[in-house]
Amino acid sequence: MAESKKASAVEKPLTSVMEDYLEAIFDLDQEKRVVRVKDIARRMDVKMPTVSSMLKTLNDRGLVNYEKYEYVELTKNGAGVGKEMRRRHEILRKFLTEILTIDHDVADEEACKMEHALSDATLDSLTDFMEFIQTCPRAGESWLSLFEAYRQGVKSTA
Amino acid sequence: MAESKKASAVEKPLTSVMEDYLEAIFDLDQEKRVVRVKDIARRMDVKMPTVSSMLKTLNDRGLVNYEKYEYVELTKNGAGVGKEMRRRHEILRKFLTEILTIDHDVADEEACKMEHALSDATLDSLTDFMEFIQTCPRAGESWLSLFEAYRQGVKSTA
DNA sequence: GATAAATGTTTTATCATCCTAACAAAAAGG
DNA sequence: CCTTTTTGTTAGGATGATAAAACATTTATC
Repeated sequence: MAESKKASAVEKPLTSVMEDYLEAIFDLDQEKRVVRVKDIARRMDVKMPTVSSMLKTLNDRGLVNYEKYEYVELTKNGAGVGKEMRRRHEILRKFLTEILTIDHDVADEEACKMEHALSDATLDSLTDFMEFIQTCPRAGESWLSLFEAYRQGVKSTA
Repeated sequence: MAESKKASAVEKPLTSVMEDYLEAIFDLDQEKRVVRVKDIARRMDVKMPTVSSMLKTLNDRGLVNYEKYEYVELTKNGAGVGKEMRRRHEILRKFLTEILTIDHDVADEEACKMEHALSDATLDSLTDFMEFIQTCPRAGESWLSLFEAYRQGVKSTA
């Protein structure tokens, strides 16, 4: 009978969708005075009833403080998750746009999916990697433009 | 009025889970003489009834040919999807293990999730990127060992 | 402050994925 | 062959995420 987490019951892991909601709420919180169901619905591209029921879930899980018809507030815990997802999102978006030169909107979508998939170790390594690339130009020339040139070559000789 | 179904009825996109099953079946097909429900269950880490019902779904979608109690066979279509997922998986696994030096098992898990998330454009760019890195050593020294050295520095001075 | 508009909730349903339990067929092995 | 073991299916249910329709509350506007 192992697995004694805190003092609480089992503590199921968050789903990716829950993480997305927390990230969305975290962002909205920084953008607007107050966060409303409607805003979350628009951001998440779902209908309001979906948000309503998710807020109930997140409330039960201690990730938001929400009483019906009131504004939405993240708990410390929920804000932590939201912020971490935001951080991950940024790292991935940056890799996709700055290194792989993927279109911004596409990068955003893909970062949004990948942010749930990658371990801390992978994120850390990716972070170091980008830093390395951007601080180690090769012989005067920017490393990234060498890659661009290489890609041109690949494409035209394919 | 009703959605004629046979010849082209909107063609809903596959779910990630379906893609995973097709990839698993594709792999098993190359590893063994025949593919059985039990093998798929083990590979996917689900119970046999789950496989049974998924095979029904995939059969209806024209992705496998399956009659109960028989062996599982991919249709041309299904094999195409399976192979593509395999290809994507390999690209991502390679990036994670060879560039980011992530542990093989972790890389496998993460590749498995990312393979559904990334567009063709991103995969292509990533492919070119790895090729570039591995064919453009910097001034005699291998580029990757420079990155390794850089990481060591980052870690020790952090 | 009454009424209209906007916002939010409840109820009910769907879909996808998975499970357990009970049953059924096929294969193995005397 | 007949019996046991292995493999597979069916039935029925759980869960998580979603939506449409109907209803409720809050806010804005006259």
